[in-house]
Amino acid sequence: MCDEVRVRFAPSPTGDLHLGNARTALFNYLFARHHGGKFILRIEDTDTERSTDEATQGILDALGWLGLEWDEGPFFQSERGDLYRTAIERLHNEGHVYRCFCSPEELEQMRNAAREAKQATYYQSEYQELPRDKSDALAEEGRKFVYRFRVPKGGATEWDDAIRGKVVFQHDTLDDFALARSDGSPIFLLSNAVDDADMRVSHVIRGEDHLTNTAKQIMILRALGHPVPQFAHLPMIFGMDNKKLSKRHGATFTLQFRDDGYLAEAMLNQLALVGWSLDDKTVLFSHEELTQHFSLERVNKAKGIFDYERLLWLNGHYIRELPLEELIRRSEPFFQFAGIELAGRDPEWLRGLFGLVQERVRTLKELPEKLSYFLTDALEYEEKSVNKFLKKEGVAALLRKTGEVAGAVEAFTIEGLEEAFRQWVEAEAIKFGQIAQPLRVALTGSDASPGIFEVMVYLGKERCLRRIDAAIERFCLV
RNA sequence: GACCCCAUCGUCUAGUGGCCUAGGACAUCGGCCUUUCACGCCGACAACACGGGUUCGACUCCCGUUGGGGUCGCCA
Repeated sequence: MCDEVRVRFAPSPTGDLHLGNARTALFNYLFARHHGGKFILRIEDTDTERSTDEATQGILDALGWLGLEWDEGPFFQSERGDLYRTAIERLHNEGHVYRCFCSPEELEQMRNAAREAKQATYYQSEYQELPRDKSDALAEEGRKFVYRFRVPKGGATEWDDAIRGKVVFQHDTLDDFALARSDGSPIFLLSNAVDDADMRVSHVIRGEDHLTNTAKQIMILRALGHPVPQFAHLPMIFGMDNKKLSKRHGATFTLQFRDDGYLAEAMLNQLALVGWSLDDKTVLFSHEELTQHFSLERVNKAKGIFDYERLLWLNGHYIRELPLEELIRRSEPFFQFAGIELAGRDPEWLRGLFGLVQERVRTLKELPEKLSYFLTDALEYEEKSVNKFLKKEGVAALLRKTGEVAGAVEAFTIEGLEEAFRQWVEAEAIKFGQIAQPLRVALTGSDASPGIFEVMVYLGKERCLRRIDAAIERFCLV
């Protein structure tokens, strides 16, 4: 037995990667990296009814986006049937498992009766003590059956959870559970435990919803004579209303965040902070810092809520940190979606443009709208801004003069424009704000934009003058 | 209903018996900066669920209550 850290992420491919699962994957990954161990990816597709290839691909894509590279796998349980069949046979031969010939209806009845009688367990049948030869005979008759694990009478199963401490389940509160379906295919409880043993998993880090499964899986592992891994149960993630995370709260699928303009850096940082923290003040963590500092000891026990507001703030932070080239590269798909082509533009000019709005956006998705008036001449005027700054007495004259001043500037640079406008403002004793806002609306269509001189420079003299004239003609009172 | 888990500002959290008149961050609200919007900076608001113990001393330990959550499938 070696001390190598081996962890696995074992999603079932029945849908997109949920935030909670993404966090589980992240913690497993970080734990492996921190300890120089192995991160294994295992696809639990034993439920052929619900598993799909698209879901598997989606999970792989999501992990790829987050940069959670696995060292082994992906392994598919659907291809490992022999392993589970062998395990079942052994358990059956050794008496840990028996055939249960109950019909779904009978089981349902037992459950209802137990609930009514306020019993902890419901399963009780003649098959529990049916001699093997009788059981074999029934099977040969073709009677449908499932294999059930015989939970020992009396006693308890306990383990020392890395996050929760000692957890104990009394055996008389547990029902004999099914390990294989009537078609012979293995059920999660079995395949999961068998694979963990086969893959020599040292630490099982998973969601708290698996707590009761753990007692059962430890029993399986012991019956099979396998070592029991260290278990660590992560707290759940909820939405702001303390309910299970659902569409109502916003995006809940990992890839949705990518498509909404979030950076993997921000997502990783945010996910790490739900249930884990380093100290009393650090909130910003790079991928490297996360692997450097992560430890199970600092994982929280209490449920967490996914704070979309903080994710937004983190995303803005990481966008501001991005080199301009990188920012342009990553936002390209969003421009394409908006019907704006970036290819072929002057790189220098483009960098300047992005520099103008880098600290004004919180998602990549906002970039096209914030930059559209530079990249297209089909200007969209905000009605509110137009009414407030253009449809006013005297604005026409002011804008006309603005056009003259701007048009007379030889060096169309920030400094040149600043100087020209300063002189005008001083000569006429007016406030610059009176000029700036109407001009801003005329040039950008909005009353919020980067510095007005920057806007003018990146627009160029020609377009500035044209837009000023267009605004006067279209909106200003005569 | 049975079993299991959990409980510090609105949210994420620090806190492992005295360092706590409970710290940080997001959000919110003020202010500064300023040609608008952001960014940045400064400040304010705001929490130990409740009740018993243990102790010279409890946010920290124990018990109970309440509240929340999870599981109880031939799903994972």
